[in-house]
Amino acid sequence: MSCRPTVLFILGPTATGKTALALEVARLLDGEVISADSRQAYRGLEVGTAAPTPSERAAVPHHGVAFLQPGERYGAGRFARLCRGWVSDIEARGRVPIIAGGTGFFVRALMQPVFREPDLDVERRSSLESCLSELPLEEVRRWVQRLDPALGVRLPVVDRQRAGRTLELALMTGRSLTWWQRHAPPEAEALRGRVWVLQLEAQVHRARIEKRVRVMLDSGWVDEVESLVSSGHGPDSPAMTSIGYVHVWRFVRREISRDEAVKAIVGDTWQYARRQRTWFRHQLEDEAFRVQANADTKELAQRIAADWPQSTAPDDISKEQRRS
RNA sequence: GGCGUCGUGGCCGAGUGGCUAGGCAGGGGCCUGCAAAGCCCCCUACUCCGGUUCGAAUCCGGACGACGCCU
Repeated sequence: MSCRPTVLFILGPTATGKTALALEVARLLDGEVISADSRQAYRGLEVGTAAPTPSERAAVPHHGVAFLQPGERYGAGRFARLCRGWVSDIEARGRVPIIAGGTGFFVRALMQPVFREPDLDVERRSSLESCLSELPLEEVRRWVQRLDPALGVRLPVVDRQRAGRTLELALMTGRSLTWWQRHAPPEAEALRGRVWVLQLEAQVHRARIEKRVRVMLDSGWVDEVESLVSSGHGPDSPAMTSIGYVHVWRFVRREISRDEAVKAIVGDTWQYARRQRTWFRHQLEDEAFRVQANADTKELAQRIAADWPQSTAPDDISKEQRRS
């Protein structure tokens, strides 16, 4: 309807302070927070994924946090669909949707939507997946060539995961991935917004990660892992494939020391953070405001809030909007 | 002081006359619904000095260093 941004994005790699910042901005703008994070979505992983705490969630409404059973499938598509719903609900309440998270790919699904994937039979899908995982890579390459020649040319190397997607779609829908990409319309309109990306100098970032890992271990991560394991979550569940969980479990079983666990977790987290740093460096097409994350959170929040178009509107108008 | 063993890239670690092992860490990058995932690229080293050889990280001698044992 208007050209003002509809949502506020607060993005950036892990441990740059998105959660705290989003919370603060939400307070200032009377907003609600949507988490664009593939792991904070799971119930029972709150400590190890540094999800907003219950008291933070009580202070400001949050969406997309701790609402999935560990074991459920969560992907960019599902996130995007849910997220659009949350956004329109929040707007209907006259409040500001603040999307905060580090899963860049999820955010892209919002900003550059893709064709709507047809419903694929879950059983067939998983049997196809296990079948593919046994195939030699050369064989996989040959299948890709045959079922989606155009893609075969586009992909410099065939990796199992992407090839799997290609073959899955081709075999189950009768159309190649390339066909879907070229001919099927995007499933939704692109979500526009003001984009803020938090950045941190590498050394500072690393130190922050290390500190946070220790804090998480002191704040109940061990209990969290124990209860996940005791409720039957194996090493393959999304719960246990999240960064750090396996190391914490090894620490619990006294296979490694606490220091070794910290070291391993910090290492894994850093690997992840590096990929995110690269992603946010190049993959965001919209013009994004890049800010140093080591500034004071309140100040930063004020700056972000002040930039929000709505906040420049006279007070009585925004109040009126809220009432109607 | 004597004898022995050993000295390989930031770390670990194979090689034993010609053919850039590999792993980890580090860095750069890719990304069209598995993304805390998956994948690609870079980092071309042999303690030093002589010698043998067409050619030495690899063989010989010496120096230095480390470790071990002996005195």
